[in-house]
Amino acid sequence: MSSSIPNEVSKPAEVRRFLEGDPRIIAPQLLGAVLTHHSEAGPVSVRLTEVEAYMGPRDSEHPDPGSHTFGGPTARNAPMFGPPGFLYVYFTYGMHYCANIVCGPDGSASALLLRAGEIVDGEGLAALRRPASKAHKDLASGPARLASALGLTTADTGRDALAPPFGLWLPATPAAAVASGPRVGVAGPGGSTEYPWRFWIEDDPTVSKYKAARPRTRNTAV
DNA sequence: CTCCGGATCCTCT
DNA sequence: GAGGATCCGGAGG
Repeated sequence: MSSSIPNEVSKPAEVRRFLEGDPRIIAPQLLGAVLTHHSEAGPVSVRLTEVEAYMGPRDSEHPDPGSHTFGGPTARNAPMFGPPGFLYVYFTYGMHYCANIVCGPDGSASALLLRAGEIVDGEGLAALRRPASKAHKDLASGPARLASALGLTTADTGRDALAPPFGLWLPATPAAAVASGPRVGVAGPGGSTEYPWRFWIEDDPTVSKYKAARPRTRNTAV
């Protein structure tokens, strides 16, 4: 359909202030926002339909055992300890990238994982980056799919999502119906109903399917 | 439709 | 060394 129209509330300074909020609180208002990456190959824009909040070790009322920052700062998670509005992109499973937008005050080490969205611009380029995708709704229906469609890699971690070649526009009107539940693929207590910090637009076809964390079948020699 | 295994390598202990 | 905020294709119901 149509993307959100940039307006006063979408100026970078105001978006940054919005992102200073607790990710669990602002997540429902971020749904429907449009994130753009204008790479050398061209622009791709995605309307966010599903996100997950990950809290820092200090700022939440109780620590978040599912967060990459649970064990404190490392080289990888450094962007999460910085100011809001920047990207935290990590590499996982030996082949996939996943992207977060850092949230909360500088140093709070919280973020929103971008789990799914609908491609609203640059669909041709997104489809080239997602050759396995057979339907429009599947182009960014998963965190690694979304990162792939936008062309995001660890080269982009720590970069400002609110400045070129990126851009983030908040929705002119909030999503009509937002649901929440346990986070996907998180092992241990962090994936339990104690942490219902996954948020999605109800009945949106691009939202990914829920999957509990699955113990990995190890292949190592005895 | 659901279930399951394999791919593949960076990161932290 | 071990395992992961995943995806995809194939097998089976």
